[in-house]
Amino acid sequence: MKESLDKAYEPHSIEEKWLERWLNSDLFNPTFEPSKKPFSMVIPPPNVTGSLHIGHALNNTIQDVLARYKRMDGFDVLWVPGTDHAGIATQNVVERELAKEGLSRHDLGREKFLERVWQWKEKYGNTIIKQLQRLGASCSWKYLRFTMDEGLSKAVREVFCRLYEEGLIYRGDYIINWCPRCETALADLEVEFEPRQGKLWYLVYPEASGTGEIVVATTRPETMLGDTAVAVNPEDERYKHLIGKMVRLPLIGRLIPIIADKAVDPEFGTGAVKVTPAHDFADFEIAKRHNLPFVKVIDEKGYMTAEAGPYQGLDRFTARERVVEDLKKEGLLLKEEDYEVVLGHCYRCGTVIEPILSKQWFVKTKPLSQPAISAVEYEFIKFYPENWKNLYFDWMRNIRDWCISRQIWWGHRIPIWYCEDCGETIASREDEVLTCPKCGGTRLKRDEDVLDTWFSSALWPFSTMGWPEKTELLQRFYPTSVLVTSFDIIFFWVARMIMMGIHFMGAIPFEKVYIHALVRDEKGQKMSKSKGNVIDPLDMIAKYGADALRFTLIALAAQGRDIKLSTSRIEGFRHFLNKLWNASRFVLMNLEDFEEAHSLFNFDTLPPFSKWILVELDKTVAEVRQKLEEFEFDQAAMSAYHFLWDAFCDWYLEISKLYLKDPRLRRETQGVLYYVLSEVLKLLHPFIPFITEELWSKLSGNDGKFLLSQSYPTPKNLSLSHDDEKLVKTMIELIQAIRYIKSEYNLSAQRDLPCYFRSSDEKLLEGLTREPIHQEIIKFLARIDEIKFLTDKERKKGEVSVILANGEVYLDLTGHIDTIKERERLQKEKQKILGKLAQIEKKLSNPEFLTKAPEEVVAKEKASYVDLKDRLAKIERFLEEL
RNA sequence: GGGCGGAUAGCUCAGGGGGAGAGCAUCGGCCUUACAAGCCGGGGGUCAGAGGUUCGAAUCCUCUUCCGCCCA
Repeated sequence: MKESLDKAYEPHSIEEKWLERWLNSDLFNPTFEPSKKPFSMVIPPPNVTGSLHIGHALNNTIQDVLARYKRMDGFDVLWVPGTDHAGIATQNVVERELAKEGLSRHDLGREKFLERVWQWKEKYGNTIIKQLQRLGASCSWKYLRFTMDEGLSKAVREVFCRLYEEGLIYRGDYIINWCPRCETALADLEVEFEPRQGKLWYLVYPEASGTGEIVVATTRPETMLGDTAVAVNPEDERYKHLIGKMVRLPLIGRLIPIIADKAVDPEFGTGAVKVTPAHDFADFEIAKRHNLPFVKVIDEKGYMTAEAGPYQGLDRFTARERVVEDLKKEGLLLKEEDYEVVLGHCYRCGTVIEPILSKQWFVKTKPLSQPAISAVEYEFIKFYPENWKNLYFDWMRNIRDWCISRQIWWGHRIPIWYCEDCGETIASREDEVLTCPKCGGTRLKRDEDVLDTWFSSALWPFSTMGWPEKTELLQRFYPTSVLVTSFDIIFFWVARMIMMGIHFMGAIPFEKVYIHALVRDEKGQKMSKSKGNVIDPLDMIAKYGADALRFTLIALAAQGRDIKLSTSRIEGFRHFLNKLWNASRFVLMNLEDFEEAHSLFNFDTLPPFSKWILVELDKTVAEVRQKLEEFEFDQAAMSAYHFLWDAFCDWYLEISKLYLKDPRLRRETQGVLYYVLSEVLKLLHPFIPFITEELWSKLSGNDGKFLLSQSYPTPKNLSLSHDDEKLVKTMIELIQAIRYIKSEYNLSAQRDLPCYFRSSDEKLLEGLTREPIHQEIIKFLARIDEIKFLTDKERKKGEVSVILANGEVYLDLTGHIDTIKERERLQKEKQKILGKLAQIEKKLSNPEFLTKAPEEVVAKEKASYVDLKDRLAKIERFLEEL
């Protein structure tokens, strides 16, 4: 009935075959069966420009483990896949493509440019989806979404308009982060700060009265052209007399006041600072407090404006050099010193950010953040590992208004129109507004800007399910069960989804947030193209198969620690897959005459090792389930790994070779092998879906039912009787002891060594000798010809002995024994025992230990004391008799 | 400057009050008909340092050193 397997595991054809079958099966999509409980996730949408990197691989493998586990465990699973339009990133990609043709987006104009982006998206946008599928991601592909889809765009407009109507969106002139290369505003979060070596210049500003001067320190001298004040700390005794006086701005000649503001740090530089409200965040705040004018000297492309007078048209860095030079000429540069400055860079292109005063749209975040904080405080949303919630709280409690307008073309256009007749601002859910509702005018102009990409991502958990319509999906699957993501987007994404979810759905977007590790290279460095240390998951899949990559990532995904990945780790775990393959091969080879009957076996009448492996399996099933529920993925994977390799392969498969030869045991042993392998395949399926599906198809005789749709194993609470447990443990210990002696004496291949096991436990001996197969097992696994069981035995010359828990094993090495070596071995053993005894004696002789320690601990120590004393006596006797 | 995390075998890391663990690497022996991508056996650690709490600390507390990351 069973098919045979190739000798070695070859992933590629297998993985491609099953991928196709799964995709055609519809098993990844939810069924809406009322009897099933819903389980849902939304994918963190990768950028549509993206290619699968190792971080995606980890993120989606974890989600896939959960999806497959829950599906097998009887849940109705929805896992929404999709991609993000990634405004700036995508626009940059297409602009680069245009640049190759010698064109800019302005040459094409807005409409034609957007057409190009859509074309690009149609052509390349599916790349990452295909790659996710190749990884084995069991997303509900029927519900594939894109943030710029019609439905999702409708959700964006609805959210914008409602927030606007509620007064939670406003437009105003504020200082914002500006990328002069991308020519757009950025949110605070989108700026990356890096320390750079810079300089601190000390500039002399003469008093208007001509009597004195004040010296200010700055890292950005070119902005002095836009200064509208000099500020000092009101408590600073050095400058108190100057407050209110005027100074003449060098090079420009403008008169500006000296003001007092407590934001000024007297320790910095000279304690006096120049105030450039249009180009510095702190200065902007000072200016608002003191009603200072705003003079913009740098434009949106990074060049000096007309306000910069003679410096107009220079780029901001050249202007800096010129200003410094000119000040020096005029004797107004007091000194310059080296200084480390922290510079903001655009997170998309790396250009140095320019703070610029500009008219932008903002979301008032405070009112939204309050309920979002409470939701986590009261544990409606739980973070795993828990400590990430501190980071969340920290940011949410200090949240600042969110600049959401971007001066690019690719994205959701802000649904605002301005009436050119009466000046009215109109927010509309419609595609086009033709007449002004206030004055009836028809000269309407739409706002040019688009929304921050994260604005639409923030709606992802409900926009993907069809909101604002009341859909079946929303009803059944919102809130989602788990969000799996990486810590670097807790602010960008997680926090904003919580705010939007609560505000618009009146319910949290997800119940649990699992924050996984960052994947680094083997030296612990962040992977980056420029460092050349990137491990490409697609290369790994090509080389080792998707299952090997998945299992490695999962096995290394311990909570709270980054993953240091190297190809050798993947190679190592591929060996595990080969082991599984060959174990299955063995089982299949031995099931040729086996027909799966109604009952595979009767547990109570099985031989001890068959019971044992079933109990071990049962424990493993319980542990894997528990660890999966706790998001301890590494431990879940390793638990199954050790069961398969250490218990099943190293012990049971070997022992089954003898059981199978025994006509009385053969049939039930086949049943046990079949059952255990089946359960292991189910257990491992969420981690390594391809190979398990393939093996299952062979094992189940190609009955066409997917492993994917089998039930996940449940623990049966099996246990071994005390006698069986003692028997199994003793046999294992016995076999290991014989192997050890033989190996120590380089006699591994020698079979004809007389061997004895002595024990005063008659019941144990009776158990061991009752069935001849027990002795066969010991002889086979320890590779000896004969073993005798005795209640009493004198030790003879030439015999070497090892003490076990319930007796001793003797091996007659006459002719091979090396007395000196044996003495060393026994001495070493004795030292170990003496060391442990000393520790225990110390405890037991401490009256406080006896009275204060828990009873069972004392009892345990006493028992080991007796045991160790016994072992010591035996060792000493062996040494004497040597 | 503020916060978080880490330091355990050669490497990568589990463990989190009661006899130091795993994987990989290493050393020795095996082609034993599932698997040499394997089997069997061994060696290897003052659990970063110093104090404290406790009958008992790798584990809890305090400080120190070093290494990451986040925020300002």
